[in-house]
Order: sequence, then C-alpha cells, then structure tokens
Amino acid sequence: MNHRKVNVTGQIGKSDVVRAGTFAFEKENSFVTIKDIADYVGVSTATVSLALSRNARITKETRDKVFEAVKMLNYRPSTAARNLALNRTKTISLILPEIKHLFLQPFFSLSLNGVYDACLENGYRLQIEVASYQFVKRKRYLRLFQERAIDGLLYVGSTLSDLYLNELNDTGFPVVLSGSYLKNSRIPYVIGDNRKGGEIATMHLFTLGRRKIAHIIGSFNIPSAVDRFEGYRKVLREKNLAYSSHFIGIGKFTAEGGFQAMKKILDYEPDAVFAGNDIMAEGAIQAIKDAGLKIPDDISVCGMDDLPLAKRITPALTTVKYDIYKIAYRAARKLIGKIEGKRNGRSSEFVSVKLIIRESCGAKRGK
Amino acid sequence: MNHRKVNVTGQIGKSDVVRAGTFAFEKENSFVTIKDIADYVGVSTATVSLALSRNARITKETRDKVFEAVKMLNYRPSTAARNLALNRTKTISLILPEIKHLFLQPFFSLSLNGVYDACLENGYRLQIEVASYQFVKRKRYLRLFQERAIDGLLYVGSTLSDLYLNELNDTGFPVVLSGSYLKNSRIPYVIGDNRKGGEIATMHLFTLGRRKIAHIIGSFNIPSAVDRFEGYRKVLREKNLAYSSHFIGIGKFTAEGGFQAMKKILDYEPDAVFAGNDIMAEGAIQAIKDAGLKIPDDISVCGMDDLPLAKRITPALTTVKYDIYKIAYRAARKLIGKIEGKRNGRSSEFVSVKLIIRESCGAKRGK
DNA sequence: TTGTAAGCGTTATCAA
DNA sequence: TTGATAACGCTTACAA
Repeated sequence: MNHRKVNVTGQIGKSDVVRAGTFAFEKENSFVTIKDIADYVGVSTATVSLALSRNARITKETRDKVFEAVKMLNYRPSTAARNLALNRTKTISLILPEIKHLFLQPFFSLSLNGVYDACLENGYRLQIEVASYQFVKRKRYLRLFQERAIDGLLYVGSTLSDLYLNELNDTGFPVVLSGSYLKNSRIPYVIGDNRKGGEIATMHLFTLGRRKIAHIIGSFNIPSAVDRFEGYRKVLREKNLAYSSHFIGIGKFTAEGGFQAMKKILDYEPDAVFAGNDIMAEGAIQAIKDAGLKIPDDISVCGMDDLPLAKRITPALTTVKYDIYKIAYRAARKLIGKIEGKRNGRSSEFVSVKLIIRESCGAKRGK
Repeated sequence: MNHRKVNVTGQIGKSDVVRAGTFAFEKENSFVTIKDIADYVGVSTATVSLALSRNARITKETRDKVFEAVKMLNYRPSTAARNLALNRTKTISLILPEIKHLFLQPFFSLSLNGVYDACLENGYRLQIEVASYQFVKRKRYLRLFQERAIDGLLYVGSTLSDLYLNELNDTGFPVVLSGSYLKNSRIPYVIGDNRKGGEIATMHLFTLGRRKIAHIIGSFNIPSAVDRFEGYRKVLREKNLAYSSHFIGIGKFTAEGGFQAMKKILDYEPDAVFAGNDIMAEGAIQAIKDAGLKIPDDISVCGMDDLPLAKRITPALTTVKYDIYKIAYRAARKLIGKIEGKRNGRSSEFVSVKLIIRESCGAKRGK
C-alpha cells in the first residue's frame, strides 16, 4: 500500500506542504482529518461524514471501507470543528458555591459524583465552575452561555440570593438546580423532601417520649435547611410542644458549628436534638459528651443525610436518609434532557427520604 | 441609530435571511458574531479581530469604536470557532482515579481546589475525568488528546500501574502528575516530600523515647505511601530499632482501614504508631481508645497531611503538614506552563513538609 | 492602517 | 448513492 505510515498515537507522518510560504516545510504533529480518510478511501468528505454517522443512504460497502480507514489511520474527529458545525459542545458546567474546602463537604462531593456519572452515561463532558464573587458580579455565567462554551448549566447548592440564575434561565438556556431551589423562579430543580425529613426526624423523637426537642439549622439562607426546620416546627405545632428560640442553634453545616450551637442549647436542658445534617450532629454529640451527658439516655440525637460517618461514630447515628448522589444524578439527567429537547415529565422532581434507626435516639431496632 | 436592537442577554433581534431555502425565515436566538461588529463599525472582520486582540497596528480610534460596538451589541466570541482557528481549547482535564466516594477523600477534594484555582487564574477551563476501567482500557485518555478536546492532562493520585500515561506523554502531549509519580517515566510531577515526612514523624516518636514504633501504610501500590513507609524504615535502621512486619498494617487510606489495622497491631504492644495519613490515624486512635489505652501516655500517635480534622479530634493530632492544595495548584500551573511552551525550571518539583506538634505524641508544645 | 481571502475540520444542502 | 460546496465564526498571511 502506498498509504502513509501511522503510529500508535494516531498521528501520521504527513508531508503536506503547508500554506504557500517561501519555504515549504513538513507539517509536524498534524492530526488525521476527515479529508485524509476521504483521500484514503477515495470518496468525498461528505461521504465519510455520512458513513461515520451511519447514514442509511451510504452503502454498507463504502461504510465498511470508511471505518477500516478510520482504524488504519487512527482518525478522531476534531471536537472544535464539530462543535462549530453543530453549534453544541456536549459539555455541561457544574456550578458550585464558593466555600472553603468545598469538596470536603459530603454534600458537594457526593453531588459531583452523581453529576459525573450522569455525564459519563450520556457522553457529556463535565466542566467545573465555582460561583465566586467574580463569577456572579462579572456575569461569567452569562459569558459561558454567550461564548457557547457549554450546552447547559447545573447549579448545586444555590442560595436564596442567587437570583441572577433567573436571568440566564429566561434566555432559554438550559439551567437546572440540584439539591436546592429558588423562590418565585421557574428554574427546574431536583431535590430531596427536606420538609418531610424534618418531620420524620422530629416525629421519631416525639414518639420516643421526648418533649424538649432542640434543632440545629445549617443556615436560614439555604432553602433546604429552612425546609428541614419547617418540618421540625410543623411537628412541634401539631403536638403542641412549645417552640423556643433557645432551642434553635445555627450550625453552619459544620461539625464545629454543630458543637458550638449544641453547647449553647445545653443550658436549656433539652432532651433531644434534631441536627440539620449528620456533620452538625457529630459536633453536637461531641458537645453533649463533653457536658458529661449520655446519648441517648439523657439526650437523643437525630441527624439527617445518612452520610458514611453516621454509621461510624459512637453512638451510631439515627438519621434521615437523603440521597444526595441520586439527587445530583437525576438533576444532571434532567439537564441533559432539556438540552436535547426532551420533554421529561414534570419540570421539578422530589427524591424521597427515609428514617434510618441506629443508636443515638434510643429506639429499638426494627421498630 | 439604525442599528439592531439588543437585549440584555447578548442576543440581538436579527432578521437575517438564513441559507437559501424555499422560505426565508427569521433566524431566532442567533448570536452576535464578529461580522455583526464589523458591519456595525463599518470595518472588516480582520480589523475587528485585530482590534480585539489589541494589536498595535490598529488605530486607537477604530479600536475604541470596536470595543464600543462590542459593548453595545454584547458580543462574545464563539469558543468553538476560536478553538478551531487557534487549535487549542484553553481547557485542561483533571483525571482522578476511580474510587468510591472519591471526593470525600480530602486528598482529592483538596487537589481539586488547588487545580481549580490555578485554572481560574490562568483563564483555563477545568474538565473532570475519572480514570475508570473504560477510560483506561478503551484508551479514552488518548481520545481526549486526539479529538483535541483538551490542551493538557493533569493526573491526581496515579498508581504505579498507570503506565499507559507514558504512551500519552511520549506523543508530546502535555501531561503532569500531581501528588504522585511513575517509576521509570519522564512525566513531570509535583509532589510533597513523602520520604522526609516519614522520617520526621518517626524521628519525632523516637525522640520522645518510643522504641516500638508501628506504621500503618495506605497501600503498597501507591508511590507516595511507599515513600512515607521508607522514611519510617530509614529511621528504624539508623536508630537500630527492630523492624517487624507485625508492626506494619495496611489501612487503605480510610478511617475504617486504620481502625482495623491498628487493632491487629495492638496485639504486639507498640508504644507508638505513625499512621500514613490523618484519616487512618483517626481510625487508629479509635482502636486504641477502644482497647482502653491512653493517648499519648500508653501510645503516641502521629499522622500525616495535617487535614482540618487533625485539630478537631481528641487528642489533637500531631502530624506532618503535607500541603495537598499547594501541590495540586503548582502541578496545574506547571501543566499550563508546559501547554504554553514555557520552560519553567526543573521538570518536577517537591513541596516541603513540616512537623506540626499537637497532643497525640506527648511532646511539649514549642519544643 | 486596513481589507481580502484562506484556513481551521467538521456538517449539511443540493445537485448529480 | 455520492460529490461539490457552502456554512459554522474565528485568526492571520499577505496585499493594498
């Protein structure tokens, strides 16, 4: 054969003369293009393109020849050229809030896992962005869209103040929120049933005879946290338990925050605490132990999320399972569905929650 | 002005007739292109392009007019078109090993933070890939390169068996390893001084009078873990301490693994343990406490990495600071340097380590 | 200092 | 069933 030699890396030893210069020189490190395939097979680039997309009107014979050539020359289409021609990138951006040690927080790291898996399954690339001050103020989110660098945007853990997302959504650009939502907004989201979770947790403590139930909320600025809080309040109301601000602490979603919040609450002698997440529960447990109190004998502790740590700590934490991975996975799938123009059911979705009984509340297992 | 109306989103109400079809129709949702700017200003697209890149040979006057038009029409260049013309993407891929709950591991989450920051500072986009079985066996890493989807590749936490990276590196494609390295490979890397860390930790325990020093290694398949182990062995050798396989546990980089490894080691009554990282140290501490032993009175525990948890646990963990964030940040910078053809010093870099004395070894502070 | 036009590597239209 | 060729939106060599 008089065809060019091909090496393992997919580059071929071309000897094309490059642009009309004074000196002709060898084009080094150039990539195999659709033109090379066309020449090799002896057809036009149009035919190659059609054959590659398995268009029915190309004979099996030429299609086979094309695929053979692709293999021989180790051809791969240029992403940029394809993106330009098709006006899409098969890439989505995952936007994350700007938080110190962001990925040390299970919520975000599990979300990332879920989004990644959904992308992989659908042939999308995943690009990461952090919603820094710059990102918001300089309207970088709009630039991503205007520069056509991505096909859609997934926001994990947005706060109530992220209203700028509406502007983006209103342009028709695909946006989906994961694990959060915006008030008065038409941006679709996927989220767990936080309110229900708060109810289940609080109700569990009530059922065990607890009447002085405290709550540690992550932040009043995060919708999902507020919903958990509202579930808690609902049970208090229904069961005619007194609500006291002394029983409410703000734990900033961290163990340290949970620890500090619990310390203050302990002055008012609660007999139970529903921590807004497992991490704050871990901190609260530390504070209770430090105060010389026994769990669950003196105080019951219930968490939420069911992170790996819930099993590991002592006592093992009773908590409400909140499947962060699944939420993110579904959100990413929803986004991709939007991008590809599929009508996929309701615009927003809820993922259900479930009580996981362990040792920190004093309930008998299997009950 | 008789120019087109522009809305906030950067789209303009065009009324261009699109391609010669039977019916002319309005092009909806089309983006502002460089042609629009050229028409608006009354110059050629070449001039606009040059003006935008602040080429000196364009008069300030026209340049100003161009920038004015850009603002008016809310123009943003098409990423795809630019990538195609310039044959680069300003995107790098971060490759991560396939590990369950990957980002719950501080090593990876801190690395991600470092890489992201370096990208942001240099105007690069960050794309995430997981080195799954498919990724390796199907040679997806080669495809990323061949499809010209990225300009370079950063691998965090490669293992000794990731030899396929050599193949990629040998093509001349920019590859850098962060926090790891390959034996007999010319791939540049940035890493902390693990061997030194192992030495410092073990030496610290020796200085405190400990003579039966155990070690928990993450895995014998990870270069950095092996190096930490070798630092440990070096001190044993130098101080004529007996080396016993009973004093070596494999902790799989997890708290649970550290717990199990320590439990077995305890049978042989060590008076100190150097855990290969803080997470395993946390597990080891749990095992020691469960055995009814006091830290540091009965057993000294020294970790490595200095993660946030080191401060938090009881007793506060003496450890070797290993700046994962910085390593990843530097590695990303090195990669970008390679991409942009800069000769930036030595091909590999070491980040120094440092002993952080807290309470778990029994040393006096400030000593 | 600016304009013309080629080139980047695809896809897609329309004619053959 | 296939081929020419325009189009995607930018950069750049070269001419004016």
